[in-house]
Amino acid sequence: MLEITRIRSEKEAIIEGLKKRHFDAKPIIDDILTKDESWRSLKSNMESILSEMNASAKNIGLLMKDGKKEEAEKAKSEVSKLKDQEAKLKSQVDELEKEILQLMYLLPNVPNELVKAGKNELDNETVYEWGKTPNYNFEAMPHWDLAKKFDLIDFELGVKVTGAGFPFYKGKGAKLQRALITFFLSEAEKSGYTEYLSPHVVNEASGIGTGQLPDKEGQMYQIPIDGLYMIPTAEVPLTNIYRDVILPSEDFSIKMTGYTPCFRREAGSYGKDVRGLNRLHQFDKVEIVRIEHPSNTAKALEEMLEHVKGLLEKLGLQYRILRLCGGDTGFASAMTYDFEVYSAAQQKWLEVSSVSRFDTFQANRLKLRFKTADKKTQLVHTLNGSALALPRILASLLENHQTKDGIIIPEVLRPFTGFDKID
RNA sequence: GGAGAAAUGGCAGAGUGGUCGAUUGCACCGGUCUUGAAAACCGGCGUACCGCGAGGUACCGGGGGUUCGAAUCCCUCUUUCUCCGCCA
Repeated sequence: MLEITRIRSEKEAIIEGLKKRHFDAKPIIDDILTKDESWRSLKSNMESILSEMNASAKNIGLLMKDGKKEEAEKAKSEVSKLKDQEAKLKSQVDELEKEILQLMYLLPNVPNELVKAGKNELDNETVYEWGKTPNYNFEAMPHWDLAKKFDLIDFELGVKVTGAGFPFYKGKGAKLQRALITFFLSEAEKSGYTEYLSPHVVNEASGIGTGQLPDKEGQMYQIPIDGLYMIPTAEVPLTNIYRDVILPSEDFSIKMTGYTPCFRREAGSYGKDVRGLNRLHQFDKVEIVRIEHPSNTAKALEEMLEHVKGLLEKLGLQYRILRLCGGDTGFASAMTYDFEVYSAAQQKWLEVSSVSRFDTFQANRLKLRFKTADKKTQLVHTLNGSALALPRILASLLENHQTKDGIIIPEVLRPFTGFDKID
């Protein structure tokens, strides 16, 4: 959520910035500012009445003490009138507050200056490429065929037990999955991230804190009887650790990592894009989250990109990095880099990581702040990224490292898998 | 699941209807003293919103209520602790 003070003072810049998303913010912002103005004047009215009431109450107390009962009774009846006025004003103020908040929720984050204007994924910029496409001298199989051939993943069993998009991993498939998780966590630890094993369901306040709620609840699996939500990413529990926190000094840099399953309802996707592991309702992911001083955000983002690059290179997977255009950048993000791995067998790029800086957008909702040197409170910056999402990594690993007689496990994973080949 | 107790500022801990946004101690920050440090002493020390400012308003786990007035009384929810039951 953008800060109301910023909307007041940088109205034009925000409208301009949001044009890069093809988002017309002007009517919303105008509406907000009009409501904000009447909110302020009503509120100031209300508060002066409250002030009067407080003074009278105090006075009545003194009169009672002095035994001046009649005067006290008279004062009481006068206060009652104020009370009615106050109640009327309060309901108006509350109503306006609610309306303003609803409008604020509609405004996405303002894109960073590096972000290009654009409508959709076609306008994304490729900023980095690494690796070569494998040259198969045989008919390369897509991962769903490989998974079947080597009995690594059972999609039908998932359908039987749960539903589509909830696969079972079996045997070496399950082990490979577990090895990847451990590998990613140990790499994150080497880069200075503290590991957390978090709850996999969260309450409403947490959903609001990271922006899934109030309007994207349809993307999450819900447990209404307990008011809980299955997490769509570890970002939610990890970032919410710091909800309503004021860090005591400017000197901080919080680096967290965590493995969790991620649950996504993802309604409305069909066809070959969702084939196999390409899109699931439940998948595993290792996430990295950072909470930074605003002056350190650019550097932190750079470090996160380097970290993810390292992972993909160690796994020997050809990849490219895209800087998303305005229209393709997530609602809360100021700038996002997507990592895509090339799947030669499917002949397409698969998104395996998304690294974003949110600046104060999440911190504002989270009320996550720090104390400046001169004792002021200021919002922190948050960042996060996948490092990495498992299914498509598994898919490209199987596809890109397949040979005629089996799948070669990358060197770095062997200590974790305990085998070097699937055949 | 049943019975009881509790929730106050970074922590500890007062406060049961009227200058209480809240006594006090510790912690923390600034100052005096000191060659330096400690001790001692003095001062400061929550958050948010409105206002150019003076200042005002709200917040004592959350929400609601009673009252001229609520940290204090009532209802409700949540959480924690103790006991019983059940259980990995």
